[in-house]
Amino acid sequence: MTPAKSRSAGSDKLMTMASIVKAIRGTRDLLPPETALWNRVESTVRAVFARYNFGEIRTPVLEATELFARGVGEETDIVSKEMYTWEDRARAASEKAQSLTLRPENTAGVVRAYIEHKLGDTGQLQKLYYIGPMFRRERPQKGRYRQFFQIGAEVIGPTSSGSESALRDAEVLEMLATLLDELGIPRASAANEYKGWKLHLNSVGSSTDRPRYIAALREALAPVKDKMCPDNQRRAETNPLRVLDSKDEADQEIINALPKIADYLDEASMEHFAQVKAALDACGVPYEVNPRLVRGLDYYTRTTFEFTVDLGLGTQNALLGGGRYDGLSEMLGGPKAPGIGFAIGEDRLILTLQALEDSRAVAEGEPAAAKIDAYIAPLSTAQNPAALALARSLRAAGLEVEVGDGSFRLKKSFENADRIARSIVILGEDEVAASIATVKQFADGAQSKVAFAELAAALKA
RNA sequence: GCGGCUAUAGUUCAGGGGUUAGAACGCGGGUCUGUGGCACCCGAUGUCGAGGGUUCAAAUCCCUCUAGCCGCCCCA
Repeated sequence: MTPAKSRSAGSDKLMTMASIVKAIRGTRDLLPPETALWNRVESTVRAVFARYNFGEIRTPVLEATELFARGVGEETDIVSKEMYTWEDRARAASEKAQSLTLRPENTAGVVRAYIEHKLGDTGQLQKLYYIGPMFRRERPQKGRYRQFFQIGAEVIGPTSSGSESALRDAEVLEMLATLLDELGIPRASAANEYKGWKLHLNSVGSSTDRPRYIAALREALAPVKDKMCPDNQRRAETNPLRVLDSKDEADQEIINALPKIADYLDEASMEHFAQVKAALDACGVPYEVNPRLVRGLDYYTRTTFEFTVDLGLGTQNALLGGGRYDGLSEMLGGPKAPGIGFAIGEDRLILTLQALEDSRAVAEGEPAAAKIDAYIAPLSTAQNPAALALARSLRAAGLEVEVGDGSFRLKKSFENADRIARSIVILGEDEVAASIATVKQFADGAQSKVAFAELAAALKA
């Protein structure tokens, strides 16, 4: 430490030290131990998805801007004001300047890959999942970041592969219910004051139903829209569907009197929706039909859904959302390839699990953190090499091991060890000479001498 | 993009114009030289978010910026 701690010493430091570089707004570092939870979530996801025969797809984070303009929709908020987009200048005469975008979602990217690799020509139904970062330039708040992670899956293929079947919609929804169950998120019920997940389901109709409905909605809104709040007046013009999920109290009466999408579904769409519900009933997946559930992306047709949860997310209570997109492939210049998919907000899923863990900790007291198998404490630096070598052999045997340092006082080694490990392995001059370690178990305080050769087995017990 | 609240030690937070900025936990040392957890004692914590202004004097009051949180918008 510098002896002088005066103000001038501080400003000297100021002059020589560059200002620190910080993570940019809306992005964040994930650190241990939190990352352990992320890994747990991701391995549960991979295990569950694998049981449903999904395979992983990894697409670039960077795509042509046009992909989202055509796929997600030029007029959506995501595309019109939230994308990170820039011109990639041409570097050679032969190269064309191109507008690039950091992906704000990944369904368009997956469908682009489906088309580009002619996956439809296999004739097989494609079941693909992804886990990765997405980017949207929004005002950050709890559960909403500029770089955020989505876990998503898509079922897509030619009609002959069964991609249009209601069975697929139900399978995807049932898989999501299973995933949330396995992650330990309760289902909303009276018993837990509806603090759990809830599936909201709707059908927005086919690509011909939807325009008919929107026209009817516009017509119904025209005479009444002046009585609504400014936001809804604007929506009535730009995107009448959005009026439906307005929370404005005063407007609810008007909204409830608007035409219902269900009355504008053609027979095929109605039958499809009925089949989805029947299959969910057969699987015991609870849902609530919400005729006012509309989604913000242009590509959705027929089945749309959202899972909400009343835990730890504040106002961002949508945990995941998705739906069917029977015309997306064609919008992107591909063959007819109906599909259905979803995206889970992984950050929100983590927040939910943390909130759940917190309330459990309050109810049941802090659970003991998982401890590693052993902490090796060399008594002086002379034993450091032997300590590291011993750790190597224990780790090779599959044990989780931390090594202290010979410069630590034994008291400190004990404190460190007790905090993180089930046993401490003491290595002094005598132990190294005889290849026999002194082992103490913290659970019962039992201490014994164990030959190095038997140590791994003894520590496992 | 709009509005509100907040920013002090590694962490959680007190202090709201006046010597040298505090507590708890954590960290380092000691009582205790190869046996910890408890207790007691000592110690270091820090550009008081950044920049500017008011004042004899600013962590404290004012302005701007940045970031976080809460709402709106929107979505995952």
